[in-house]
Amino acid sequence: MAKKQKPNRPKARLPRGFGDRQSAEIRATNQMVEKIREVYERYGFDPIETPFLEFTDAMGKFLPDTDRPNAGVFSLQDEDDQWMSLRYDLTAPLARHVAQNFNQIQMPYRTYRQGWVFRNEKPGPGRFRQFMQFDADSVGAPGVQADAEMCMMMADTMEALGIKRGDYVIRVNNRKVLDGVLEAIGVTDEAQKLTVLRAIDKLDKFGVEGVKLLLGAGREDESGDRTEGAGLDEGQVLKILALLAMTISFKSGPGTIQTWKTPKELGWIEGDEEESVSNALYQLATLQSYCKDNGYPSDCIKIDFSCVRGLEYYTGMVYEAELTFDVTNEKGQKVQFGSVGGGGRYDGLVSRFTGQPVPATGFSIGVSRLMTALTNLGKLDDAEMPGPVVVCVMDKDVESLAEYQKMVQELRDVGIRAEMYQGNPKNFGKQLQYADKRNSPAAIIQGSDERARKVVQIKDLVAGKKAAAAIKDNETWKAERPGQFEVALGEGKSRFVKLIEEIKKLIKVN
RNA sequence: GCCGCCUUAGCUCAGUUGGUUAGAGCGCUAGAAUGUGGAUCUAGAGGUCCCCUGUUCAAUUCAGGGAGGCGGUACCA
Repeated sequence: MAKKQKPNRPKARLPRGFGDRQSAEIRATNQMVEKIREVYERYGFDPIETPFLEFTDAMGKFLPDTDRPNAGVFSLQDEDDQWMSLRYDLTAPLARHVAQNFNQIQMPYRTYRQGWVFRNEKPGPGRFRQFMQFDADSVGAPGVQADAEMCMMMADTMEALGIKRGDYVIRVNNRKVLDGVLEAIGVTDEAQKLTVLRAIDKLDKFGVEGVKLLLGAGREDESGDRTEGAGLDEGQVLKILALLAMTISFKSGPGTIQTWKTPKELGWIEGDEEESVSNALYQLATLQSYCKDNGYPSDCIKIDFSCVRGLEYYTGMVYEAELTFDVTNEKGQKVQFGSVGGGGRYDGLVSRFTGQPVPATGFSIGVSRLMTALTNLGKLDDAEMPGPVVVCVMDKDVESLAEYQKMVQELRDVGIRAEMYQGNPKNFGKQLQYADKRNSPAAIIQGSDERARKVVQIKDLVAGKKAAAAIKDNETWKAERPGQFEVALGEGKSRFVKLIEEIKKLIKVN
């Protein structure tokens, strides 16, 4: 006999990097988002929203040589053959929005936005192909105060989310410092410069030794994969490492940089340094001064020359929020987690559209990634929400069912989650089992006996569970009915008043 | 993209030096117990052993290829 042919059904599965979200996760996300929103609102930012799809060229992913601009973004073609892409961040759409509404917008334009973004790339720990970001930006704000404000707001946000000071650090840098120093030590080739910057960015990940290898000959990872280095000579490598070890700070007001030595003072160059380098240093020092004076010490908002960030569009200040404790996954493995948020100054982004220079600064919190970290750490409030009060179905005649439904509605009217059992009511035990699994605080029982006596049984499921812990045999268990008590009903319209009172009391206690 | 590890029941995982009927725990369903959650006992359902090709009398097991998962690394707006 031939094998029974199974119908060719589609496999229930998801594309990698995407995931369904359970109610506990959604509630936790909503809580996080609400906390972030409160901080941004308090700083005087207003919400705006842009759509998921943008024209690909508006987002800066225009790749004329490829058929599909799919490198890193999800793209599709409209009926008129124009390429559109799912947004890969919230900054590029904001720039588009500002350019498009330039004349109506009051600068400085302080806005925030939250939502899903999409990246067509390999997912990793805490990295998804659909994830949530929460951004804040000041457009038309040229001063270093705007950058300082961003850093302070980032710190406030971390703390609002329950991450204590010391468990995170905001690292700040000015890209022009690195640019100037690289120039001074003779790294002028653009490609090599990029490799060097990427190597520097890896300091927190691989440590000094790792960066040394990446700046020089190259590095092998633990799986044996090799990364080509920047090919600098030993003198250049040492100079960069010296830079990374430096700190700058103020002692007494703007103007005095204490421990920073310029390339010239270090003897790396003959003439005067680029003005841009000293400007950049001055900005950093000013930022740190602002932050310090407002209660954010230099180990909280920290100048760090190894902070590089996106190479393409940041034009000056860059900042990054990082967790300082280890993150492990559900298997207990320690995981390379990376930053949970970052941003910087992008003075060129709006002028892509308008031709007019528009200074802007902003940052983005990786909500999804931060949530993964907090979940793995058990710092997230993922306690199951209490289920609904379940009104059990004992009698199936129309009149009784209407009475059960009435109880449910009255509970709902006073704001208590409640439902009538909607499964097969044949087996009564199933109904209580259902209530138990839904994490219900209580079940309400009214059979013909209770009906005749004008009472209901309330079963306090939480107290019952506790009381029952000692009971071993089922006979006693059934006889004692742990957690259960009787309530007399009144008459007429207000007959459920007492019942509702009792349920309220019970929910409060549990 | 590159490198490593992994894939057997709904879940976590055993196992087969290539052999007839592939197991456990948990979960699920039913019963003991038709008006009482848990614990207990009994029974039951549930498998393309990731897929394809090859070697073989015989492949879940071996070989080659592919897919998916996890981790590392590269890239990252």
